[in-house]
Amino acid sequence: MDAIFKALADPTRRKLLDRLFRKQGQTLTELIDGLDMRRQSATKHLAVLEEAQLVTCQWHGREKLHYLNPVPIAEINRRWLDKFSGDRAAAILNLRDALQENDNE
Amino acid sequence: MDAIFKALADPTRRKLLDRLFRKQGQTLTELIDGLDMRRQSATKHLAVLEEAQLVTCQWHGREKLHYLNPVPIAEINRRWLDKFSGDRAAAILNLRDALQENDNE
DNA sequence: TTGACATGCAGCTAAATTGCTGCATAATGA
DNA sequence: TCATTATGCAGCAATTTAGCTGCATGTCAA
Repeated sequence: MDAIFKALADPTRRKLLDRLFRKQGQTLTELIDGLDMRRQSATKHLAVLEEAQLVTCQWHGREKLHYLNPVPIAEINRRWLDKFSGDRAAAILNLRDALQENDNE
Repeated sequence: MDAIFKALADPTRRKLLDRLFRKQGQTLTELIDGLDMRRQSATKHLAVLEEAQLVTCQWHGREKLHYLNPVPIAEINRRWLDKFSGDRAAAILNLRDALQENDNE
């Protein structure tokens, strides 16, 4: 549990998750393409995400393919959102979207 | 956004959220009752949670009452869970619950 | 008014974290 | 075989963070 939140605490790791969310099964070099960061840094970040089981990996020859695992994310909701407050929060977010106030990050 | 994840990264802050989830509207001294921590530390933690808007406060005389705000939590799901993977993850978690494997934290 | 209580604010130290450089390993393809 | 490519591992400097102590502020109640 602690590993999940620690992993999500860093903006670079969240950006890597965003990239995996858009396209699964990317290699390390593919993931950092266009990012202002050395390969070795990303390796450390991906190791953190992997340990938290937010990212699952699969070797193909010398290539390591990365996949986003949705389960840990789903666990977060269940901890602090009961059905009623969860529905209310979702409604608020839908309203916010409708008002175009989607200024993320 | 960054503030939310940074706030959730610390186990002490998550414990404070757990306590607020169980009982809303607690004061500072009520919140730290039974915890092995000085009052001043908890003040800093609550300030972090407050800045991330995970906790909302309300003054009543000299007492500061704390409330859990579910909206930022709901935002996390929307970022990395599309409808299909979210449903699948929820199903996995329900299955896990049914198998009694709820060893949190 | 005055003592007790709830809380805030400043500053210190120890520990953790980030991103880097440098080098090693292993697989692919000409 | 051998150069190239994909990745891992070790270690370093700078920054951030957690929890503490000490003191200040403001409210309540006798």
